[in-house]
Amino acid sequence: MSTLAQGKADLERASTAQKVADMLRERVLDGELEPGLRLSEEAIGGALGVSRNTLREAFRLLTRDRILVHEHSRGVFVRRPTSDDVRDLYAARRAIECGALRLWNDVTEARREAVRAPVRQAVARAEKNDFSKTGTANIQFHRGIVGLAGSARLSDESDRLFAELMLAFRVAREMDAFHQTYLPWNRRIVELLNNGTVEQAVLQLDEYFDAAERDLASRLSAD
Amino acid sequence: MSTLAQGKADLERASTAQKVADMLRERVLDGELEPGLRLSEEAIGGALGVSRNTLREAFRLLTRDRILVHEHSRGVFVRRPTSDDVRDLYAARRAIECGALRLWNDVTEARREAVRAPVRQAVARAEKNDFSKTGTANIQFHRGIVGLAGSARLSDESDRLFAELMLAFRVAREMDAFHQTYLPWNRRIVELLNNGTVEQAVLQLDEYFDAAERDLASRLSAD
DNA sequence: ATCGTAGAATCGTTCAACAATCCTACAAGT
DNA sequence: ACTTGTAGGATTGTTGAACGATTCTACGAT
Repeated sequence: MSTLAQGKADLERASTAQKVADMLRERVLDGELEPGLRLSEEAIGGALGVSRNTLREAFRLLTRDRILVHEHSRGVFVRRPTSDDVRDLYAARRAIECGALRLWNDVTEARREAVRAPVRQAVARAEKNDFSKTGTANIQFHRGIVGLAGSARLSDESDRLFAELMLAFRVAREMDAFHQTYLPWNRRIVELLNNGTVEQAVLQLDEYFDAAERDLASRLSAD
Repeated sequence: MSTLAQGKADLERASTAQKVADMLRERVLDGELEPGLRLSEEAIGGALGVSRNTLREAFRLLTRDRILVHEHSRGVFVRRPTSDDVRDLYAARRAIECGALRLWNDVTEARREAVRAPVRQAVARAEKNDFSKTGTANIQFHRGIVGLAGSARLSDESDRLFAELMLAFRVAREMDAFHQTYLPWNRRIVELLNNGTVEQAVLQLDEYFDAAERDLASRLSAD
C-alpha cells in the first residue's frame, strides 16, 4: 500500500515548472546562485531549455517558498534576508516550536524519537570529530520538534522558514560554525525532555532562540 | 511616511494575475464558487477577459493559499476540506496560537489590545442581539492572538489557515452558528489573561481547539 | 555634480498552435 | 449485468512569437 502511494506521488510529480523549480531551489540553497542575484527570464529559460511562460510558473512556486522575491517589471531575485527578516523568522519559530514542544507528553513515541535521534547522531559524530553533517542534523532536530504538532501544513511552512534561514546563514557566511555552536543546547533540551520537565525544556528552547537570533542578526547588520 | 508607504504598496499592486486572484478568492470565500467546483481555464479566462497564461498565474497564487487545488492535466478545483484537513488545521492552530499566547506578558499593550477588542465588540453586539459580524469577530480574536508572536510571516500563514477553515465551515454549512457558540469561550480566555493567569488561558484555548475540532470534524465526516 | 532624455534591455500580457492527458460513450467480451 | 477495450472530443501542458509598458544605462545639457 505505501509503495503504491509512493508510486502515485512520483507520477504526479510531472510538471516541467515543478522540476525547474526544484532544480533552481537546489542551486540557490547550495549557494551556486547567490542571494541578491537577479534571475533573467531569457538567460535561465534558454539555459534550461524551457519557455518563458513555464519558467515564470517555476518562479511563482519559488516565490511562494520565499526563496525568490518578485519585483514588478524588474524581475525575480534570489532572496537576501535582512536583519529584520531574521527577527521575523525567529519570532515565528519561537511561537511554533515552543507551542509544539509543549505537546511532548501527548504524542506518540515515534514522534518523540524524531526529536531525540538527530541529537544523538550529531553527538556521536562530534565525538569522532566529524562535523560534516552538523548543519542538517540541527535542522532535523527542529523539524522533529515541529513534527510534534502533527500538522503537515505546519511542517511544510516550517520547512520554508528553515530554507529562508539557510539563505540568511549564507549571507552571514557562518553556516557550519553556527550550527555547531548550538549542539550542546539541543542536547540539554533533549535531556530535560527525557527527565519529564517539559516546561523547563520549552524555556531552554526559548533561550536558544534568543541567543541564535541575536548572533545571526548582528552578523547581518554588520554587513 | 505611512501614507507614502501605503502609496507605494498601491502602486506595486498592479499585476493582472494578482487582481484576478483577488477577485476569485473573494468569490470562493463568499460561496459563489462552491467547494469541489472545477474552474475551467477557457470559461473563467473568457469571462474575465484575461489570457490563459495570466489566468494560470492567478491559479498558482490561489493554490499557494490552499483555496484551490491543482491536479495535473485535470485542472484546478475549489478546495473541499475533508475531516483530515480539519484535523491538520486545528493541530497547526493549536501549536501556533498556544505558542503565541504564551508571550502575553512580553508584548506591547497595543498587541494585547488587539486580542481584547474583538471580544469586547462581539459581546456588545450580542447584547443588542446583533449577530451579523460574529464570524469575522471570532477570526479577529484569533488573528490578534497570532499577532502576539510579532511575525508577519506567521500572521500571513495563519490567514491562509483561517481562509481554509472558512471553506470547511461552508462545506459543513454551519458558518454563523458555529462562531456564535464560541464567544463565551473567547470571553473567558480574555478574562484569564487580564487576571494575569496566562498559563490558565493557554489551557483554556487548548480546550477550545479540542471542542471546535471535534464539532467541525463530525459535521464533515457525516457528509 | 545634478538633472533630463533617448535608446536598449527586460518584463507583462496576449495570442495561436500542437502534443499530452483526461473524460465520455459506446462496442465487445465474459 | 459487469468489466474491458477503444475511438473521439475536450481540456490541460508547453512552446514560440509578438508588442506595449516599464526599467535601466549612458550620454549630453545646464
